[in-house]
Amino acid sequence: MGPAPRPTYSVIAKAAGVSEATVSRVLNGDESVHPDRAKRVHEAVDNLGYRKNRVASALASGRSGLIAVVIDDDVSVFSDPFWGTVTSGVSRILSENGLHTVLMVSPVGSVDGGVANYLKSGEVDGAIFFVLHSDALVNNLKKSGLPMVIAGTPHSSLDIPFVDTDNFGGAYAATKHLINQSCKKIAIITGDIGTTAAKQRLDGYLQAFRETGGVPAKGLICEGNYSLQSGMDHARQLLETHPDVDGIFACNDLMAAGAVTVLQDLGRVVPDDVKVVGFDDAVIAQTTRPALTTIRQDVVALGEAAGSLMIAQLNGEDVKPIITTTELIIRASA
Amino acid sequence: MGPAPRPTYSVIAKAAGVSEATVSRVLNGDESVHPDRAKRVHEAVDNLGYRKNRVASALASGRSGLIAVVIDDDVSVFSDPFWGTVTSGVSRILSENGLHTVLMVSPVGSVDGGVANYLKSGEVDGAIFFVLHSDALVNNLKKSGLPMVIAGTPHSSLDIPFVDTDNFGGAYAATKHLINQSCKKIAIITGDIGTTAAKQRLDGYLQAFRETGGVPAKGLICEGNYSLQSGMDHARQLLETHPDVDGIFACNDLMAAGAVTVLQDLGRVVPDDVKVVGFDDAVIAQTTRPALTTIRQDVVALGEAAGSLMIAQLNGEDVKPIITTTELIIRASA
DNA sequence: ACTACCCGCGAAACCGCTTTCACGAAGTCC
DNA sequence: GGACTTCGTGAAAGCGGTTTCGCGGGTAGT
Repeated sequence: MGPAPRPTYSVIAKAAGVSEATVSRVLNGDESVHPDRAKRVHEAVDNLGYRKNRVASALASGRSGLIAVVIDDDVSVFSDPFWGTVTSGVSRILSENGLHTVLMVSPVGSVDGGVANYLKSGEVDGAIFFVLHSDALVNNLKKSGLPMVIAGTPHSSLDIPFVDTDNFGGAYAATKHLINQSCKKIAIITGDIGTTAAKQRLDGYLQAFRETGGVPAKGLICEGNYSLQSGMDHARQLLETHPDVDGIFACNDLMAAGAVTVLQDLGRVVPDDVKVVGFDDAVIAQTTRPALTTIRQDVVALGEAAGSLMIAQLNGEDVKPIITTTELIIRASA
Repeated sequence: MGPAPRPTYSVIAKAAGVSEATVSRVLNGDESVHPDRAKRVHEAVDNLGYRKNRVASALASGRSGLIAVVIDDDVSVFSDPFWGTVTSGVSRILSENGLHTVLMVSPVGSVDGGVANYLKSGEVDGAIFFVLHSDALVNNLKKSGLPMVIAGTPHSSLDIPFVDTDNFGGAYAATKHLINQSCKKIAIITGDIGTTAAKQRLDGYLQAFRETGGVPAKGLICEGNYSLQSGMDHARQLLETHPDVDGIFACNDLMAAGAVTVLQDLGRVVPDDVKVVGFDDAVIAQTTRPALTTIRQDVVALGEAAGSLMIAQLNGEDVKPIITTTELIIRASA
């Protein structure tokens, strides 16, 4: 009734008439075993329904086959579909390479919290970090020699491989689009400015703006935090301080949606009076009325890039940062 | 430069002047060690910065401290924030109990795919399943004796503990609310009817309907699939076949939002002409105009319930299914 | 024909921790 | 006071793989 006793190497070895060492070689793809004996081993494995005990294997070899995905839950961001999506991308790539994903959702603030402890405990072969506000932990872990990948651009220039969306380019394109639609007074509602992504998007906006020869009026730069509420608040405020604003670039779709509803509640017609561009191309971009013009980022690809960077690193290959491209999706709001 | 060599029991034992067995006892909270010696061990541990190798520990004890969270990705549902949220709930509870979450996002259709293999490999102490369309894998795994918890109601009556939202009650409340608002012709747009959650919500609707003494006209029951598109399609169709429909219960907010936009595009005023109620209380419920009246389910609580059920089970306690409550959130759409 | 290699393979050590077992000391019972 | 428990502890045997080492036989070089 209990768990059926699983066969071990010794059983397989006996059945195949070889030594345990040979079983190990065969099962690990060592080419140097004679094909006949390899075949006997494989047969024995199949017949007995053998499955390798990964824990024992991990202990002996020092490789666990586990990769940690660490998401900083300081801001309980995990309810954002972004994380789920990117994580599933990572997970898929890793499992295609025989690795498994250990998910850790926990505040990463401290350098010696539970997460840090776990990562140092040698149970994982590598870690992928979604860094938001601080590089401290990553930086600290670097000493340990643990292979790491950062999703998102690190704040300081650690020489750790990272993947990120082309935030700058996307924001530039968004702003440019507004300019091309002959908007004269273009505001930006930024994301949490403590994150590099938000900074980069702001930079993209500034760059596009600068190319027009002007400098954005101070009040046109609103520091949001990616939440629906902040989109609404800033839109309202914007309308007070700059009633003639005719373009808004919100740094994610959620804020854009918030801005649109406020604009409409206050009698503005989108896009006729004010044009709005979002960022992400989240589902909400399609359900908002008018549907949001936005910058699509390929989130799954981002996750996959993170996964493959990790794999390359484990294989000892040279790795370079990967920046995934964005795409302007034109809908009705701008 | 490489990873600093980590101390082992033998080092600690020597430093503390005790045997390795005693070190193990102390580190595993065995009460029977003399306090003085225990203290010496703890000091040695602190001084040397010792950290237990969990892999070795897992091999020797047969307990890995890992719990798999398996999400069926057949329908690439992971982009739905629901999954991220519930997973983070699970992860939090587990880590509070010294366990870690291994995330597996993969089609669970087959009984002997990679996931099944992994779960049988003994590397995890338990598994939490998000079952959607089939119980096959879970059912198969039951024989192995692996502790399991199902999130969502299983199709067949396996005697495996599960947690679920009160889908029936929520749907009942939603429909009842429409009835109380004196809607006469109330339609439902169901979720993917291959899932138990969708069935239960339909049942709740039917029950409320039945209590009015009537039976819903056939055309009022529309089989959707939780997607925005299906909400739009069914709303459009509904307006054709039943122009006098005055209430719609959509089984999630996404479909509700789709329905609302279509209704408006076709000249209906929500809620004056048609009232709409959604389910989930997702972010989109707040951004849709009018904001959606909906059924809130506490997704984090659901995840935490799943986690605690697993822990109880590992502790050998008796476990009963947990049904988390829902709440009617009244906004503008009904 | 003789030494020098190379190749395939088994014996055995080892990875770091857990747990059983047995032993000596100390306490209990009549 | 002798026999019986109880208690704290260390020695040692695993857990189930991986990997080093060296051996015997076949091939190559001279």
